Amino acid sequence: MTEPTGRRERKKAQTRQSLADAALELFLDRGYDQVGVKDVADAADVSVTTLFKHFPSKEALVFDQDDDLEAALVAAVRDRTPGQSIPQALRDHILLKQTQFAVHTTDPRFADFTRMVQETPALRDYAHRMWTRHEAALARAITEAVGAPEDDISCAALARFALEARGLILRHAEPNRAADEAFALLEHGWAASHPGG
Amino acid sequence: MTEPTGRRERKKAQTRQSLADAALELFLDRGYDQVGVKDVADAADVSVTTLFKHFPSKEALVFDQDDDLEAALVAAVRDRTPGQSIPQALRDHILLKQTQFAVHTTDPRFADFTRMVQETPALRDYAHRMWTRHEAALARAITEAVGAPEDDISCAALARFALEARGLILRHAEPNRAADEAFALLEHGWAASHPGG
DNA sequence: CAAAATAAGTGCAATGACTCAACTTTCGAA
DNA sequence: TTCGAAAGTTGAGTCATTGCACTTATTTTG
Repeated sequence: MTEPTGRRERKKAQTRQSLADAALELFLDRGYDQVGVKDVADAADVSVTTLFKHFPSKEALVFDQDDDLEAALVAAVRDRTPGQSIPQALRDHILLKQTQFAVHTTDPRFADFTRMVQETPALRDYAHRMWTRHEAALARAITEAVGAPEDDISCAALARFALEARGLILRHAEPNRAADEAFALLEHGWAASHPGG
Repeated sequence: MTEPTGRRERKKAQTRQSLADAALELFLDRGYDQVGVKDVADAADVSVTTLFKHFPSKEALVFDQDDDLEAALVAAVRDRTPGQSIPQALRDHILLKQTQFAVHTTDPRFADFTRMVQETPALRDYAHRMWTRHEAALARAITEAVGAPEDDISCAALARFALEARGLILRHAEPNRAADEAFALLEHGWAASHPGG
């Protein structure tokens, strides 16, 4: 058990990668709704059943694991530079991660990819679900950072609003400005109820 | 053409109602995912094809038309009592409409209904989509009320956050307190950037 | 009023995402 | 080297949703 790299796991990862690659290729080419799951499976030369052993849904073919996303979010609050407010820390973190959320960041057709996600309802919703999945964890991180009771509502509200702000930022031409204005609202509101934070 | 009440339209409305009733009954009884569209159609004694002529999807069987929802939201901002802030007006409106959003408000099993919606992902998502569908209209109403440019970001942010606050309010035991705290955040943040509003 | 347009409703077949139940192949570990 | 678990396959099946051709009832109109 030195390294978890048996031939088996390598082949599995390879199959998975083939599927993701084939899917991205086809989706960008013909459009998400114009490509069937069977097309993807055929292109990757596996059966449809195998495809669903690797990805839980058609939408999941497009997005990568976000296992570390929650940890990063929590860390952004917990380990923020001293003196920085929680809304500020979240603003920075979201602006930073905004481009890293999608799978194939290295793909040259990244702009096409982003546009496709925003224009395809199924993908847009899925991305939103994946992103807001960690709202509870973020809320808990905030309550801990500020010493509030576990079920404090303003902390839960800040968590939700901060995550929802991402959608506003993504669709505006000037992400930085959008982030500034959206988070300024949260910043001031937060400062009013949490003078010490 | 005195009243728009021909026999045809009456029968149509009746069929629609039968479907909604049968669906609610079955869903509450067995659970949304344990009931097929065919079961609902059979219970209402119509064909599946007919069901989909009346409702665009299985989820839509559970929720009523929300044609006036957008208008009410816009009016809540436009016609708020003088001196009241926009966040306050939205807080009041959301607390008021919170119970009226679902179809069968008069049904005695209303609590069961709400719980079911919150516990069934498909329904939870659909309700959220229906509710946030008018975000753009709300944002426009806010920009107009405050005289900001059409694409003002803080107005768009307030619109989104206010609508998202509903989810927070719904899941807490004390809706009024939850609404107070969540909207206090928006209230202070909004006051900071819009002193005159 | 008769006939022609209109709309509700039906049955059936098909698509597309997803699941399930066997079965085969291929590694990895003892 | 043998044995079991994991990867993969095949094929049938479920479920929501749509399209098509058809019947039936109700309007509308000439």
